[in-house]
Amino acid sequence: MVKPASKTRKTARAQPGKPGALDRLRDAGLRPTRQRVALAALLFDGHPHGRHVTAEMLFDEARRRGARVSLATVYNTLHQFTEAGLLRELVVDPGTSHFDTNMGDHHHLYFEDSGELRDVDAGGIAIKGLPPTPRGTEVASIDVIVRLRRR
Amino acid sequence: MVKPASKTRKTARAQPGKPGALDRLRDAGLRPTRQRVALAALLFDGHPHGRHVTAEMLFDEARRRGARVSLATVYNTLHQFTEAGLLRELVVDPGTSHFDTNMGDHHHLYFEDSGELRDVDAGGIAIKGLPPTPRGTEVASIDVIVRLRRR
DNA sequence: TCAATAGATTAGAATTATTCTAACTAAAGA
DNA sequence: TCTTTAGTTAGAATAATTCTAATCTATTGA
Repeated sequence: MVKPASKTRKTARAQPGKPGALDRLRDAGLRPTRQRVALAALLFDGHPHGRHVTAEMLFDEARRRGARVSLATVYNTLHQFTEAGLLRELVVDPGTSHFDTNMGDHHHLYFEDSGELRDVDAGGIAIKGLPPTPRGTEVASIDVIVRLRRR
Repeated sequence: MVKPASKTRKTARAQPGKPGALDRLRDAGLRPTRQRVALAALLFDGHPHGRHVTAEMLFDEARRRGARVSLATVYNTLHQFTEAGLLRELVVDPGTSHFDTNMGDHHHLYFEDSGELRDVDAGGIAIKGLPPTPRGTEVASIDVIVRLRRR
């Protein structure tokens, strides 16, 4: 028997070759619950260049698509995904955390007027002259944020 | 008549050659109210290398010294000082803003375990390979945060 | 197959961080 | 001095996030 194509598609299809939301969750050791699958699909499917969201943004988006999730669960899930290495938490803006689906080595442009956040690949960027890492510590990460304003 | 030396000193004395809290406020066009003078003294006097505070930290410190200030006023004042160019707001930690009295060009080391924040002079640091500034915008600032963890 | 158990997950409630605004205060002008 | 105006303060309100009790799900054993 052939599986019929679903009539209505609520989520964008995963990129060919990329794991779908379900596989991502399984690989990360997280139970693929209804809520997580819905959020993972919104975050990862159909966004080949990555995306930046706040908890509130993702919550609104999920609601608009008809997913039944609470805001608290969105927060919990974003943190679980971050711990699992699926997301990176960004702090650019006092008062809200942003989460970035791009896990590659990169930095950020932040447009202060609009709040837009854009990735800059770290490939071409070199930071010279940083002091040696203090004794007993290691570098967890280096964040570079270029803040832009309208001229 | 000669003004007698005060018996009890509640605040550290300003550095010789550096303006005291009162003058700083006047220069910035802010009324030197009781609350502001107390907070400015805590922030600037006796800290030649600058300091990093959160609103809560400064509030507690002010209270311990017997200053009558509300937490809301501490927040208001920190923002007024920031707008006046006396402070710089830092966002390193999701959930709290830090304010830095060092207005020179510098970056930060952030010790994730302890929450300590340390300045790194920008003098010796060069960032190469950043993309050109997008049309219609200018660089407001570049923040570099090196996040360190215990090894 | 089904029930019992343990552990994971969810979301309402609680907490924390911050902002807003009505009341107060100080400065400036008459 | 009195009045007016603008700046300032802090209690109350809001926004962002976390906590935890209740719920759900997977697993195990009968």
